[in-house]
Amino acid sequence: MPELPEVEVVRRGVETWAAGRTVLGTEVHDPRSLRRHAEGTEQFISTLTGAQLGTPQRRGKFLWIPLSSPEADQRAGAALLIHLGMSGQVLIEDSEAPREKHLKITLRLSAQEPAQLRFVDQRIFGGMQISALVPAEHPSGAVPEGAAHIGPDPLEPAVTAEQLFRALRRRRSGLKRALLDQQLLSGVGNIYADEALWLSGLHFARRTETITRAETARLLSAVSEVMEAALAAGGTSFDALYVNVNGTSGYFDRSLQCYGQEGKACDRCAQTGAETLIRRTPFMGRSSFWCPRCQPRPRQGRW
DNA sequence: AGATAGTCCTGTGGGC
DNA sequence: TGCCCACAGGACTATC
Repeated sequence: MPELPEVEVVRRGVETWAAGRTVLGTEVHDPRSLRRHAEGTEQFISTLTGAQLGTPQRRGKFLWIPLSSPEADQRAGAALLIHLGMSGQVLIEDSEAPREKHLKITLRLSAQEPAQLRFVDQRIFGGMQISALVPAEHPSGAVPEGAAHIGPDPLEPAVTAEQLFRALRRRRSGLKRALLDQQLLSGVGNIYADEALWLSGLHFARRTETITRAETARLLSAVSEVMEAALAAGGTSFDALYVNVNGTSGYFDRSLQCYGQEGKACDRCAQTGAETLIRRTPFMGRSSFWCPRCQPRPRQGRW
């Protein structure tokens, strides 16, 4: 399940391999991957073909490639917006590479091999769309309309603990629910939410309106830390990740302390001589993993 | 406003 | 062995 670090690894790969190249041709093998592109398949193809790819950008789990054209025309100020969903992959491959079973979209790129940017997506929760760029507070100065509704992500300098603190206090909800809400802070999915809550010693059901400044600062640091760690683990050899960036490879799993660790001893407790087992609790139609000692369940009144 | 349920998909795996 | 069905989950929408 690609979350922010996985998407950033893909972004870096696309920057290395595809930025500056021209789209010579576009093939849509399955229009369901264009579900969010309202103008239809033909318009997608005609807009993309002939455009030059700029430096890829990212906010949260959304990735986009600004498009430009030598003759300034209607393509100016637009971007190819990509979301990997559950199972999306972006592959840069030689033209003769065997066709993937779930290949959805192919961009033929100028100049040299590897000359294809392929979008592969087994479950089709992800997709591509062409989206107008609108000015926004983002390191690049703009975000695509299709991603304008989500909040900044923890790796953007604009995010501060004070800002997050005020947003959480305004809310009347559970802490993990708020963390998964992409409009508040983007890029956090189920895996890194659990990791960050564990690292900061906060329970997933903690009421947001009772959170303190210190706890918020701890939480935000923890979110950044687990994401930077995953990025460091996966970002060093992203060539290999091109083969499989969908998260099922387990590439990022090595560093997980809490998520998926049900029944295993909590590392932090072990260091203090205690033996506590990580628990799994059904939550929001999925699972939450937590340590009952590090992340005590809030008492009545703190929920 | 917050919570819940339904929708989009397909491969996996448990149950029988 | 093989069939069926529940399940998984990110983002979005509809509804309470």
